[in-house]
Amino acid sequence: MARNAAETRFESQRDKILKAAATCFNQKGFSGTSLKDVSRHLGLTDAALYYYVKNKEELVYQCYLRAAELGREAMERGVAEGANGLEQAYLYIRYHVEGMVGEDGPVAIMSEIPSLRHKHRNEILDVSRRHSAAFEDILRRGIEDGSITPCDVRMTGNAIMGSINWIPKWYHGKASMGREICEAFPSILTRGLAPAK
Amino acid sequence: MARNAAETRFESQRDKILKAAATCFNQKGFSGTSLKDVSRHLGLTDAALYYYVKNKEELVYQCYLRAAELGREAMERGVAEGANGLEQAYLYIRYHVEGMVGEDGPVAIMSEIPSLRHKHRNEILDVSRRHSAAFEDILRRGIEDGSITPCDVRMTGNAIMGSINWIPKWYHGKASMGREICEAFPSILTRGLAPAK
DNA sequence: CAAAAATTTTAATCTAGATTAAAATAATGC
DNA sequence: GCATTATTTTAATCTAGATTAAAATTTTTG
Repeated sequence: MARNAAETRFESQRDKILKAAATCFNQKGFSGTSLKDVSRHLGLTDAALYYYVKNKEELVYQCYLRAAELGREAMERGVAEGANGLEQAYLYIRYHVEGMVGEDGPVAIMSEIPSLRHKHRNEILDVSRRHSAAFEDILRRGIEDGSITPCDVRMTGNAIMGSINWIPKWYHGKASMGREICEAFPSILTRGLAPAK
Repeated sequence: MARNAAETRFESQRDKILKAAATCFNQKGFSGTSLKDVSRHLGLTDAALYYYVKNKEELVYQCYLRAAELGREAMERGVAEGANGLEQAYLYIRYHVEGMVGEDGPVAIMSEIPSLRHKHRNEILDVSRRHSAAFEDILRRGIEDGSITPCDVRMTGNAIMGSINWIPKWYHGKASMGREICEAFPSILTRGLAPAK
């Protein structure tokens, strides 16, 4: 049976589609990109996409899930490997950014959640909130263990997430800049967290 | 002649329209918001908007111009009033954020520049680049005068701008949170700039 | 290689939403 | 209050783009 091989092929093609879609969505938004835009990236016809996703909304939804998963994994690794709050924050940011500009990217900016269907919207909002909450937990942990200076965790979280979320708006795949981002962002975003000596 | 009174009324209505449009665009993107969405915010019909702008593209363009102007003014004031680079950065951020969450807001996120017509796109890109460049100048000035620790100015600028640009995505007009943002953001975003003592 | 399954395309349909012109209503100056 | 100008609505038109079904093509398997 071709089941296994077919699935591999299917999955790989689907993944390419999600990446192409993410690229388009980041550039022109959900409603602004036509399925033709996405399919053109792959040398396909717009109708072909329907073999992989039920409809356009499903396509964004999948993109957002993919993006969320990348963030979640980065967070998990950061928390597991960091010895204190500050280190966890640093590592999370580093892993997340590396994922975004590396092989797994581009990742869709979750900027049009309101365009999702009720059910999907709630699901993504939920994942999104959990992600923010997890980062705020890191900050609180850091404040407690003394590695992070006391601050408004909600606002600090929003500020850092905003920086990260915005990256795909100005980074367009140039490898050298990708390296620069990975190099600079983790320290830029955490330098302000450490207590003044 | 009613010219003057009429202009006042016209301008004021037009301004309301731009704010309503900004709200909608920030939520669902350029193509995702219909003119009906915008007009509904004002108790008008979609057709009425055409009395104020030539077409939908013109509407976003005006929103973006308005947003750019707010940022430009904040930058100008910050540079004029700050005694050194760090202070200028702090003040710019403060003024910009205050503008965004205050009376002059909401301000449109310039997230769909590619949807603009050639001419408008270039114009907005230009303004946008100048804004970034001006902020990088502040950073360089600060590094030179010793108020800011040496850093990758391009990336640091991107990080800080990203934070600011993302605000309208999660801030939805709640006054108390507006105050919290003004309170927290300027210091959060500049704390990492000062040299370690 | 031939049959079956997987993938893609062609060719329609269908709809939301932008745009416009003409008519209706409201505001203003005299 | 009347005439003029400003503003808004009603009622069409027009188009891009999502979606679908059927046909064509490619890939896989035995």
